[in-house]
Amino acid sequence: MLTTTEDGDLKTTPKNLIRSLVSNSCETCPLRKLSSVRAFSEEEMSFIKGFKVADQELSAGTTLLHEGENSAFVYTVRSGWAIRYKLLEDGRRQVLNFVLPGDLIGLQASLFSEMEHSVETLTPVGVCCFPRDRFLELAQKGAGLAFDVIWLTAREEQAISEHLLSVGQRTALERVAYVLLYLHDRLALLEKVQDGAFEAPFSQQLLADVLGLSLVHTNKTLRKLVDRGFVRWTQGTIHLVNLADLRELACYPRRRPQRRPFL
Amino acid sequence: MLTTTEDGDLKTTPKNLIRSLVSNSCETCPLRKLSSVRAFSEEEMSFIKGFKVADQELSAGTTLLHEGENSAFVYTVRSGWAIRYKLLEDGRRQVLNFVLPGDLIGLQASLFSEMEHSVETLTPVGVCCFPRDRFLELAQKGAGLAFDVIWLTAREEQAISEHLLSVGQRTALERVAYVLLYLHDRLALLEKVQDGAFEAPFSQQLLADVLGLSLVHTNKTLRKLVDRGFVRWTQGTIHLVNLADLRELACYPRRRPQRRPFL
DNA sequence: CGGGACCTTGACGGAATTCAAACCGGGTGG
DNA sequence: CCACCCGGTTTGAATTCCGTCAAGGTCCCG
Repeated sequence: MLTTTEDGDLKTTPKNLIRSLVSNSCETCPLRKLSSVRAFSEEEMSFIKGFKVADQELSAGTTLLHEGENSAFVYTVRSGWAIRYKLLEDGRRQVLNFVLPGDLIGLQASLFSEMEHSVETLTPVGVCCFPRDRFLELAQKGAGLAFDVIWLTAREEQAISEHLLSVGQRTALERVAYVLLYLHDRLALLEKVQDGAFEAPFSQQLLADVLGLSLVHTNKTLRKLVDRGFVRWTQGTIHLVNLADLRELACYPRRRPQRRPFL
Repeated sequence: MLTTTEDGDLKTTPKNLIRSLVSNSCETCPLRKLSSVRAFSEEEMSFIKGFKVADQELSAGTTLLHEGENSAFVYTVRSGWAIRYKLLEDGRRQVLNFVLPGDLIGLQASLFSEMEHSVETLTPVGVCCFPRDRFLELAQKGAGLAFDVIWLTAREEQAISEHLLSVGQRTALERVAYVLLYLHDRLALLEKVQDGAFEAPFSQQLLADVLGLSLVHTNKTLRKLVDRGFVRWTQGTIHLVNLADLRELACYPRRRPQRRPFL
């Protein structure tokens, strides 16, 4: 349930301060250093640099893409946190997934007539903007980049599938444990986990909308995990103390990290 | 909850009678006639025909792809019903989506090291088999086919997202109404709906695993819809009597049908 | 100092699961 | 042919889980 701050309709993107700058060069992109990201060929690199029309820095709380609307751009996330979510007419909200650096967003608007979900930033977010009408060229420019898109989309589908399993079948306790582990594993690939601890720039209300639980019950369930000594959560930082037992509890075994296998 | 008929582990594909025949020519594929399927160029058609290594007819109840295992093939469904599902260790099962003619399955095994979900047939199913190790060529052979894969994957992600919204936020009554409408709309694109009625070759237990509800509660909720005169369900046929009110009830407005927009 | 956003806890009621039993066809084998 | 079983459906009753309501607490910011 989304607590609508203002009466009635949700805020329609007040176009928070958006600075456009086409400065950041792709070669020095910090994402390229990660072992979970494949290397580009020179040809691909130059294509991407020509394809990109802008870098943007979005402030926290910006609705970047809006359900039901279209978008002239496809975005790639450089830094920061966001969520993808869907709403029911009466305001009930389901968060589909967290958006983190390396993710591709807005593809739906390019493929279909409109977005079927919204994207909102949780922190300041840096994105790279690519014009949707030139998106076609990407596939013509070589199989590698087209496969990157297929790969990213398939991986996203996989993540959402696991969430669906979670919301549909896991108990509240399992669900909370699962989502913390999920974040842990994703952030670990981005090298943002230190000793089981990572930043968590979101409220329990948001977590409740991820889990399909009420805020109150999310809080109480979280408390159980804290009391049992599995988790510490203080000032925006989550610390998973006992990963192995937590995985056991969540029925969520360690996945092998997924890297682009070919090309 | 999956009622395991035999003790312990799930049946490991007893390789039900599988007849291989590379006879069916793609030009006469009944799917090509549908307005929701885009036309192939001659070049694409000949590539696909060379790419396909076999047609198979699977009997009902066959586990085509198994979670955790790999697959040498990517499949395209010509006819019949199947489901994609995930299991928790203790047997709880979440059905992710129905698989219907025109769907692509097994992509995950091609992109990642193994499948993250299983696929099981509900009826006899006809599939076309494509070798995964030649899958790369598809993208090199032109942007059109690569985009078809991206498109199919994105559409699947979208469907699962809507299910996640449903399981996470909708009440039991809304959920049942939603899934019936979802099937109705998908089957309508395949021209398999007549006057609000369509074949439904699955049990209520399976429906429960789709909805994330128990069998008992699924039954009782379904009964409410029947009693209210929205739905009739007899001998494997579902009849939606009052689509408009049902959509209202489910918070599930009519979506515009999604066809490949370009190429 | 007051307001607001977020977290926390208790009490209560309602929704969904579980347990249990009965029913209904279809198939099988005596 | 009938008895039996089996998978699926239906219904009732008891229990548990989770949501809602309500109130108090903390922290930060104006």
